[in-house]
Amino acid sequence: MDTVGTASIHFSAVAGRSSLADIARLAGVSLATASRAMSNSYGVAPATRARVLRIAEELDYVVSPEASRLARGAVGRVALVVPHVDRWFFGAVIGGLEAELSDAGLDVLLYHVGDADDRRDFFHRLPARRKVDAVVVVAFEVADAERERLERMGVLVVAAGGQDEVYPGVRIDDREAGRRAVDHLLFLGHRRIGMISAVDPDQPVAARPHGRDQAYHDALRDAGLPIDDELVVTIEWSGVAAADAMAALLSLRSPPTAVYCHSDELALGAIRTIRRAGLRVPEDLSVIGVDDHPLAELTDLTTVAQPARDQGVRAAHLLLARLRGQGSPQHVVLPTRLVIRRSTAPPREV
Amino acid sequence: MDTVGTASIHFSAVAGRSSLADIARLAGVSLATASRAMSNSYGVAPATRARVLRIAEELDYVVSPEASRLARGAVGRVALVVPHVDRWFFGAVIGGLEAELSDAGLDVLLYHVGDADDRRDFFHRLPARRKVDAVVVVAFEVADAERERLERMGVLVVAAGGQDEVYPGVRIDDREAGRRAVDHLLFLGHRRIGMISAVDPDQPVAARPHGRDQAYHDALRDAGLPIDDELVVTIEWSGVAAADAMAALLSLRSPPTAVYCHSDELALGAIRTIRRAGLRVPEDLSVIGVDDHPLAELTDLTTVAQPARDQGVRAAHLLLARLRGQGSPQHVVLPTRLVIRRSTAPPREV
DNA sequence: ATCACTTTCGGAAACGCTTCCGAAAAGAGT
DNA sequence: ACTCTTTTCGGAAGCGTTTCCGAAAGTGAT
Repeated sequence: MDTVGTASIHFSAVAGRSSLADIARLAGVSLATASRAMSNSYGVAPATRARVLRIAEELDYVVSPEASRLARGAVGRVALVVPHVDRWFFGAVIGGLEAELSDAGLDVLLYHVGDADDRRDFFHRLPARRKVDAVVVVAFEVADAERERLERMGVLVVAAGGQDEVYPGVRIDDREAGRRAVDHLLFLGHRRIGMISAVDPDQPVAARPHGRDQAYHDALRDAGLPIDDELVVTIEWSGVAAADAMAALLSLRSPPTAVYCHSDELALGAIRTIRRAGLRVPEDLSVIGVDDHPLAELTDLTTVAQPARDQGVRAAHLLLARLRGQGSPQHVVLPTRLVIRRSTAPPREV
Repeated sequence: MDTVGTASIHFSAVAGRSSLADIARLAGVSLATASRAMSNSYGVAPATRARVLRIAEELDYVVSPEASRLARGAVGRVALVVPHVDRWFFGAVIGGLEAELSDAGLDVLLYHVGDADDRRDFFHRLPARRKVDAVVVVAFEVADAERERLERMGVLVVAAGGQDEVYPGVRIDDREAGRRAVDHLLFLGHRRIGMISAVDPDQPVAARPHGRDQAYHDALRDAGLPIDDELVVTIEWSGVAAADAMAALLSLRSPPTAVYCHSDELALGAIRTIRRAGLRVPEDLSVIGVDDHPLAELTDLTTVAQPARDQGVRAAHLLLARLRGQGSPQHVVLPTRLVIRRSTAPPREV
């Protein structure tokens, strides 16, 4: 092999143009052995393996994933199904997932399902994409029909974020998170607390009462406070909607002295209208969010933090464990934590 | 539900368990014909096609992408290479890309390359993932070695966002964007303008002067103003770093009356320290960002908006066109736009 | 030397599809 | 009725791997 490598590199202008058969031939071994050498499997002499590997390297050879998967029976891909990609929380979860999964050598397919049409489309066409080893639904719930569809495909399903109860997965306790927020307000002495509650219009499954809503009711009840329906306004998940909601709250005969928002984004919207109304946060009105969005730190927003990226990585671990047939916990719920900054304070008139 | 389809459904518990051969047999046609029917190709009688399709539907059959691609020679996947997934801009670009690409029937592979290690890893292993039809690099520049690697693989490369000049792609004119920002400050009457400039430490290619930096110099020069090095502070891309930078700016003997930040996130960080110092925005100090992050609207931040998602969709279009062998523009640069909100105002002492 | 293993390796059969090529069938034109 | 086309379809050869199975060669003990 007189300097084979270099010569052959010129020969194959495009990497990956050669096949295992070429490698085998050049290495003077059979196809079977070449395959074994490439895949690190047992039963090939170290010297032989080295030779094959070297030739492969020189030729810039890489196994064809199609052929490999075809022969082996499909492994190595997982689909991420996400309702949003451009919101911090989802991005962070995806980030965590991607890191672990691709570390494990899996390919990560991304599917964005926004509205109902997307959903139908995804669940209809997923089989056509079959041979994903698993799908992870990030922060959304799958409807029964969809669930059945997944079932039929026989793929592993894992949930990351969100409040899905039926698939194994990792999440936070929304009720606990909400509770921390409202309790903080209560602790400061607030007695008239508003809530800006958000629902995702594209996630029709939200029939089940949201944990962050329940938390509000629980907390007020436990504090022996009446709950005034005027004080809670439900909107779509958007900061500007929250700004409007806040306006409504401010126009009440007896406005709240504090508002609990389902997310930081909402809280920021609320703060905008408060400030525009000439009031000050937290002196005149306290605002608390949930999430600990990176910008919460920059805007001095008090919030209850949830580990976003971590939900992704933990979900990946769980997925990996199950893929390997190892046992793994059914649900892992990650802790939340109150982060006090400068958007909450005791009410004025105490 | 005890009708037609159900019988066969019970038969194949797991969708996708049957092969084209089964379908062909059941439909009483050859494998070849079945294949043609499934792939909508020309040359099969409508009745035959319908029959095949019906059987396939009943059996929940879907073609195996591996086998299909193997036989046909790999098509249908594109890799997205992103330096961040959890920042708004990147998420938005990815969103746009995903939407168009998956509409076009392509699978979208996601690769996060954070630090230098990731990069090396990605470019080293990409060939192992070969048979992506294209890779789109979102908002980052590829080094020469990497470029050569891509070259060798013979895949189409497209850039989305970022300032890459060598690959076809879509972006904004950073210099123009920055110029709009600084000019706005100038227009308001500011003469002492600070800049908080950010670099991404993980993107070592940033040797080339950044457009948003140049804009600052250009604008000041054109306005006949001296440029005072004290007034520009360069940091890593992070809001809290920007907060610190702002602190430095405030402690100057002669602090700026306005600061231009390379991004909204930075601007928010700057605003935090201004407020904590007991100063008011925009009364005491004007702040302007770049991006039009969704939260900029909520925080009343003046900024110059760039279309984020759109860069993704346009890049996808460009990619698609090239994949189809159609000509397409080499570079498309999208417009930016000044969005005046409430973080900028004329300087106090004018 | 012989025997019983253990390693190392090659042949060949899948894996599930696409597609070239040619044959049979069905229309068209005269 | 008889060619000449056009349509529809089947046979079969790949596509590039993996892996089962058995053969050959090497190892150590007897």
